[in-house]
Amino acid sequence: MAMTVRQQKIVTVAVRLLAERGIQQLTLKNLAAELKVSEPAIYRHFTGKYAILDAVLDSFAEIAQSVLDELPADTMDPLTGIELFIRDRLERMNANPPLAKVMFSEELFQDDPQLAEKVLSIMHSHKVRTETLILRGQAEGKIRPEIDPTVLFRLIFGPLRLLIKQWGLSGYRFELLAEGMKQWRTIRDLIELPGNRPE
Amino acid sequence: MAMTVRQQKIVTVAVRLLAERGIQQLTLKNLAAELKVSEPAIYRHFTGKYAILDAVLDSFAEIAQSVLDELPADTMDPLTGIELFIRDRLERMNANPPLAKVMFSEELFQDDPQLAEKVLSIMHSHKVRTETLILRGQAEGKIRPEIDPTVLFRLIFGPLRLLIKQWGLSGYRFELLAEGMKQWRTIRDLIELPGNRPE
Amino acid sequence: MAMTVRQQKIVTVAVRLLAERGIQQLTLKNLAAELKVSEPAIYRHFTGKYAILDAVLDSFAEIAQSVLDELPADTMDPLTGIELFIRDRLERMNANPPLAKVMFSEELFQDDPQLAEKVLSIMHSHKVRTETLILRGQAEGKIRPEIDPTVLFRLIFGPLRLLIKQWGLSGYRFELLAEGMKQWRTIRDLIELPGNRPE
Amino acid sequence: MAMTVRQQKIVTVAVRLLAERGIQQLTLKNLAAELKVSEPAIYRHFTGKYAILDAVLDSFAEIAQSVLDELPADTMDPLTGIELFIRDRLERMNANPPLAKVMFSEELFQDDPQLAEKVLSIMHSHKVRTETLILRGQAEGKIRPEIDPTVLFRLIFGPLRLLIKQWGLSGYRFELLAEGMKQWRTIRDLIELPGNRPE
DNA sequence: GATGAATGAGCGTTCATTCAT
DNA sequence: GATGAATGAACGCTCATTCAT
Repeated sequence: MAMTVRQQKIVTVAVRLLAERGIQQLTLKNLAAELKVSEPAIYRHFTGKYAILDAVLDSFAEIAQSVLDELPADTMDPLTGIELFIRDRLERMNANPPLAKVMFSEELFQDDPQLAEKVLSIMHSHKVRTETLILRGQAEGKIRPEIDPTVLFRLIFGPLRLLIKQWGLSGYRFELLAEGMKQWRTIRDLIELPGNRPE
Repeated sequence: MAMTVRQQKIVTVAVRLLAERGIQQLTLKNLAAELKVSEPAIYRHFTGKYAILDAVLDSFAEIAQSVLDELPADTMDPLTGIELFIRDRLERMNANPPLAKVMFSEELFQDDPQLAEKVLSIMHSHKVRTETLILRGQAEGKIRPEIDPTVLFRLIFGPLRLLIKQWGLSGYRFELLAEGMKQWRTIRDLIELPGNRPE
Repeated sequence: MAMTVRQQKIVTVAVRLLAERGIQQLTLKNLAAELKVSEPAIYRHFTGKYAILDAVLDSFAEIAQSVLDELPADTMDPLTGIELFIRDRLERMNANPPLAKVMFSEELFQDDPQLAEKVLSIMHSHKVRTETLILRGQAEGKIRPEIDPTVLFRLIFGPLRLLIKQWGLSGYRFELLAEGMKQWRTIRDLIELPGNRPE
Repeated sequence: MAMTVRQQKIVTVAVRLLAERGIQQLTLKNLAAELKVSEPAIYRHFTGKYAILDAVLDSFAEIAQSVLDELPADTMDPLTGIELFIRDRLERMNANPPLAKVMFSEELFQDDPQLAEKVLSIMHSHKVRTETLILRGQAEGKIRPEIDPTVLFRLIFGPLRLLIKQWGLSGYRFELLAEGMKQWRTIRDLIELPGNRPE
């Protein structure tokens, strides 16, 4: 769990390689070259390639959940909660662009059944947490109750994912944060219960 | 352009391998095993692995555009056009599930610059065509005009992509077509200009 | 022995491929492409690659010996005989430049023991015939008798081979025939018995 | 430039394979078998096959030039210089017979344009250096001035090359050094200016 | 005479990993 | 902590050759 500095460095480089050059180029050779050490040196810090990919996924999971964990989930306004989550997401991608190219590429880990399972569980846990917010929003009369929560989830996060992917494919050529928040406000306006925003 | 029967068979198997086992397992050896021929036999039909991947992308492009091409783009009701496109997409995925796992995995082709470029161009052409429909919908007073068309594009296709991805990751465990159309109707109701629906 | 037109054509192309692109590129695929037929078609005319190389060597042997065979070996002036032979050689190379790059590359056939043996026997027979002329020249008082005939052989044909090799490597950029005859005259003057040329 | 012991060993074996079994059998598999390692092991020491062939050529170049470099080119008697060069050449071949089969087989490297170019440049530099000696010999009245220096070059080195080739093809069955020096003396006597040898 | 399709053997190369130092 | 050297397995690909048509 608690990673050494060296391990974190390796994971960071691995994510960058994954993003910039694809899975096929995420080899120990390239990793070692980027880290300016020999290949066997990496085995000091990880038991093998699988362990590195596992740590990469852990870092994704951490990113995905850190905000949600810190929110006072039970009391905070659900729409504000979702907004904070989205903003946090965008800011993290903005600060570490390679993530944008990689984080939603669940297929990349398809090779190993255990890693694929982990990907699913991360996605699932993320979905559960945000759907809780959505459900509470509907219960509290803040989100249109007639929309299926599952659809709502995809309505909120589908465009976000697509936006981030486009940002990555575009070579980070537009302002992710501004565009992302504009898009969120548009969606929020559409799914918010009329009359919710009296203030 | 005009592929032989054997070539089409190879492409089909390649897509399936890509979907089921990932790019790393899309090897000539596995391809040959699936086709029940030796590896060199494949070189009679394609000049190499690159050519196979290229043909796979061509088949994606064809799928993505066939409906849009057949629509009488200028006269048809834009929302109906989008709906037809979405339905066609869902039906094709339903008929060929491996596609669902692969078609939006643009990263898979990142390894080769030419293929990556092709992926971008397919995405772009798809975006241009649907945005044309969106713009006309706004001009004709059928779609909310205050929403940025680019955001509208992501609002429509982001959830669709996410749905298809979930379907693939779930092992095709829900009714893609029903769920997809339900989702589309929800989105349509949100983006449609009030008063457009005379009923 | 008696080759069909098609067989001769194949041998000619084989020699050209050998000269222009080296042994490694003398493949049935390249051969077939040059001949504008499919690969199996070649098996109509030769039993395999070995047979083709064998025929190539036969064509070399034929070239090397044709003049010597036609000379009235016993009566003709030996130095004139050698000169005719050299001139014939130069003219043949001039007329079919690829030969220049290939004909003295005995190593090329090293791969197959039988072909290597054939190369040696061609060289040997050529050596025997010309040494006969040399010996008679010495016996008739026309060539310096104090020089070892074997050395004389290398003195005459070593420079010729080197000249032809340089011509090939230079891309045929000088006048082979003129340069070759000039060189021969120089050598002839050196090995001729003083007093032999009173006329 | 500075090769490791392992690299030199590989080059030596490569030359031997080249000589004994030809370019077609100079495969990594055979190389590895001779070295008693696995094939990938070789990649620790050379980046690939091209690099090995390149090193082989470098070793040829070194052999060809080492003597000429050490000679006090400007002051030494030209004929003695040529003789030293020839003797050195013969001794090196004698000490490392595979060289005899390979060193003049310029065609072997024809497959790769860069290597072919290197072969030419080695030949050229060798020619330039020896022709300098020849020209000085003519200027100093020690070599017949009426003979074209280019012809003289071929007159000296053509027989030498042919001798070495015959030695290799014969399976090293005669005394290369003795035969070579005898041949050189014969040639020297022919090209030396009468009166140069007062003894 | 010729072809399309196929094949076993072999090619140069890269992979993740191990081990002695 | 780190390295140089090595390895078995696998990669994409080309070879000469065969065979049914």
